Amino acid sequence: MSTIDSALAREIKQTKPFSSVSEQAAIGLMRTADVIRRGFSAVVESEGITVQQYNVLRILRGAGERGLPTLEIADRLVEHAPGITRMIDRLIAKKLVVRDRCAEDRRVVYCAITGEGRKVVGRLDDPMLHACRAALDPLDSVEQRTLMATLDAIRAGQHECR
Amino acid sequence: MSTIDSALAREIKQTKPFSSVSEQAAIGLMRTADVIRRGFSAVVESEGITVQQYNVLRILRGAGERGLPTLEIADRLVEHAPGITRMIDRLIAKKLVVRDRCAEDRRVVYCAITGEGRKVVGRLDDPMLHACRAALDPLDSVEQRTLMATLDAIRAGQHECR
DNA sequence: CAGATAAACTTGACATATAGAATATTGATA
DNA sequence: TATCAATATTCTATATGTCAAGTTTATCTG
Repeated sequence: MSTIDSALAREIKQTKPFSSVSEQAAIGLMRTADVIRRGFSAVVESEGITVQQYNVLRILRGAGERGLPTLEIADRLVEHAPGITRMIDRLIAKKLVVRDRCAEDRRVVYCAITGEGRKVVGRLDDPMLHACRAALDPLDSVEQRTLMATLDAIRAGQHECR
Repeated sequence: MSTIDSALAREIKQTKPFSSVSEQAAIGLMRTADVIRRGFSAVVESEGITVQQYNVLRILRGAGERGLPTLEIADRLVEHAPGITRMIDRLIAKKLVVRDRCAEDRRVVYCAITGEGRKVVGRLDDPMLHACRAALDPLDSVEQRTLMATLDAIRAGQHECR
């Protein structure tokens, strides 16, 4: 047992031991994600955007020329609608995204990435890829795939419960 | 390859494939952490606190009677000082924590959990444990331990780089 | 011992995040 | 046509994140 809880337990200097393996794993998951997010954050801030904004730009770059309806973006980010609206506002203020009301269904607003937006994401492609690799460098290829499968399984399980 | 990227790729409906396994794993890690955090958030909000506030209360409960210096808490949460000060402010407003200036070194302020704070955390113990178990339910015991070790390895690697 | 320096917070200012409720606006349907 | 549903935005409130500057108290140095 000692090797299992030593790293995490020492890291957060918890006096009481964790009461269960699931608890350790769940907390370790969030802490690890935070560490990685921090690293990504340092990368994208060189272009003056946040990780979430970067994710939106990536999604919009991956979408067609026309872009995507606002709520489609929210869905893909597992984000609530009011939040996405304001995030798009900020990206528009930075001229990285444009809004375009749909002619066929005028309730819908398409959000699309601009040329400048593409440039910003483009400049981040290499650094971000490098950051990903650096973060997962301690794992070999097999371990990385195992990790991915494990994470997929967890998320799939969550969906069922909902 | 198909089984590996199918879940995540479908989930975020990305048109372009991920350019690397590391990228998939890193993004999957953050998304999974978000999902779990959301679950935790739903649990702790029944007591009117956030996940971070819950973490602070847990840390203080695990500490001695006297509590901990403010910056000690910040260290353990990998949080910046100004943030922790204000978070403690909010916990004090809710009467879950008290501050106490140290007599030996009057620069230091000890923060300790109150009886009411203990009650709040206590009421969350079972639900949180249940949430952890539910989140990691898709994994068997061996997989959970493997996951923990993998996460530890990633975090250990990050520390070296810094 | 005086003065400089450092430690441990705290405060202020400002951008962003997050969640809920209410409000258009528009399309679809009975 | 009246009503309901879908799409998005606005409003409100709280919480975080960050940076810079200030406060109080210890410690160190000459």
